[in-house]
Amino acid sequence: MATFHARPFVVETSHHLPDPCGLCDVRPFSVCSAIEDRDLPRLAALAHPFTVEPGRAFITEGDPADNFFNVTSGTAKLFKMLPDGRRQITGFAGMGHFLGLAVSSTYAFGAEAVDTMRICRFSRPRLRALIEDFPALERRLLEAASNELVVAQEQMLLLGRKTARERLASFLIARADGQTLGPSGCVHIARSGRVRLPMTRTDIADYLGLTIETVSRTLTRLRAERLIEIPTPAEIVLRDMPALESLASGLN
Amino acid sequence: MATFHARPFVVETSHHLPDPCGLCDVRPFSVCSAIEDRDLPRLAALAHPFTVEPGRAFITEGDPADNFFNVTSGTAKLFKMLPDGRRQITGFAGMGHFLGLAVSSTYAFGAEAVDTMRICRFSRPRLRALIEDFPALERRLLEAASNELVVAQEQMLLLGRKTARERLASFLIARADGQTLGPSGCVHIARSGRVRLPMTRTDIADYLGLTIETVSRTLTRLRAERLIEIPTPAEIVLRDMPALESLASGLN
DNA sequence: CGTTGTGTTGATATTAATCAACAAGTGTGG
DNA sequence: CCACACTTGTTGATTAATATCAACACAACG
Repeated sequence: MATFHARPFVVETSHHLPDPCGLCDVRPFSVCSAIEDRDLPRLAALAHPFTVEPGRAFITEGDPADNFFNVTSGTAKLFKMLPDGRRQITGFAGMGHFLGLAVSSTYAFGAEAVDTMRICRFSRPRLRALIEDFPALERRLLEAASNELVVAQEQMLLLGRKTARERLASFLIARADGQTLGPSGCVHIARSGRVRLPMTRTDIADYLGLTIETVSRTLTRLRAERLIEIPTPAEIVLRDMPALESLASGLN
Repeated sequence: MATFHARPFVVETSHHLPDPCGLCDVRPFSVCSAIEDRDLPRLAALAHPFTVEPGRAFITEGDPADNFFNVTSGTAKLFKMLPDGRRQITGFAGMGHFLGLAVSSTYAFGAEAVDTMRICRFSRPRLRALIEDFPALERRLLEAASNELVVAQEQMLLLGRKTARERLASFLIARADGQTLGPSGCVHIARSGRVRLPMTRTDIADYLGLTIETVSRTLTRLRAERLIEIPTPAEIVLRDMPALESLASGLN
């Protein structure tokens, strides 16, 4: 069971905390208990929450990077494009995820909602002042960025060295682990044998560096071998977790 | 000319500053002018500088992550392995690069010196205190991590979607730009037409997700097409930069 | 002067991409 | 309610890119 955090912790949500924004479904920042409840209204005043419908883009690669974002619900796909249309999805950003941190005048990637999302927007120029005001934030951001880096390196291993079967197995297990790039510090949500896939086959292919045909065929083959079941295209049951894990880690 | 930083800046070295450690060749931290010169001795006391010979590993994937590191000279390769020996080099770390930041009990990658290196080692348990003492450090680390993330995403695009030719062209241009993962905040070193390759073909292959044979053949072909010259295996001259750039960006 | 490590080149195999057809589901309008 | 288009996913046949297997060239080194 892969776990890459020393001290797993859970991001607090409005499920058990008062909504600080009054507009936003969850805390605008996933800072664990680093920010005191009494500070939340002040923070919330700086957050500009908004909704994004499925399929709608909210960050365009190459546009001026004026804002940074915190996902409060739903899932986004992050991607980079080549001029001829080839696309690489670099990750899926879920609740608690930060976007647009890099010191750069333009966004290095695009972002599009997979399902309905709630997002808090913050002014990049004011980010510095925001951090001065909430020192705990900087620590949180550093942790998030460091952990994302680990995930990115794992994905490089997948893209550079794993076979199609291994990629799909890795993908399914990561989804089962809730490691979909949810709150970056938040890992080890109980593993489930049932994986929901809100994204299309095209998205999965662009994430794994494959074609949709190869994704489809590989899933079919994994089903034939009784490693998974596919009740609906958007839902997959992991039947033989040990086999999938050894596949994902490059054995066999 | 690709540049992804809003405000390029240069890491200061002992070339024009006194050696703070007395042991270490350059400032133990690449913090620009964030840390005052008078604070350097205090910082240097916490740095444990050491030398690593070429080919020697100084971080082992999976080992307890007790230290974090700052490269002061030389180049390291960072990599992840699969049990059967497949290897993915996730990056090359040069002067100013930070290693081992992620909140995790074990290192998620291995690191090995490409050429002779000088490295400062810092105790991870004391990192928190160190940051309290040098608040500028946290900002610097966040910037470095954010920018590395951008580089990592670019590499995912390369590994997932580019052809062998495009990968080599991207690699050569990045090296020419000095974007080899030197000081993460430090980009835009003057581009040279002459690229030094301190690493072996095996390293290049493992970095680009190819085999050594494909790397060799592709370089030979680029030479036949007059895009590059190969005076020695470790040195490549970029003859047709526009063509290489359009190749690297996925045109043609 | 052989040995070893590194890089190149050639012949062949294999994986995944491409091209193509079809099936299933969804929504629309008649 | 049912044609109809349209989207998404699956499956089959073939191709193309890269990996694999193998031989050889060359330099560094003992």
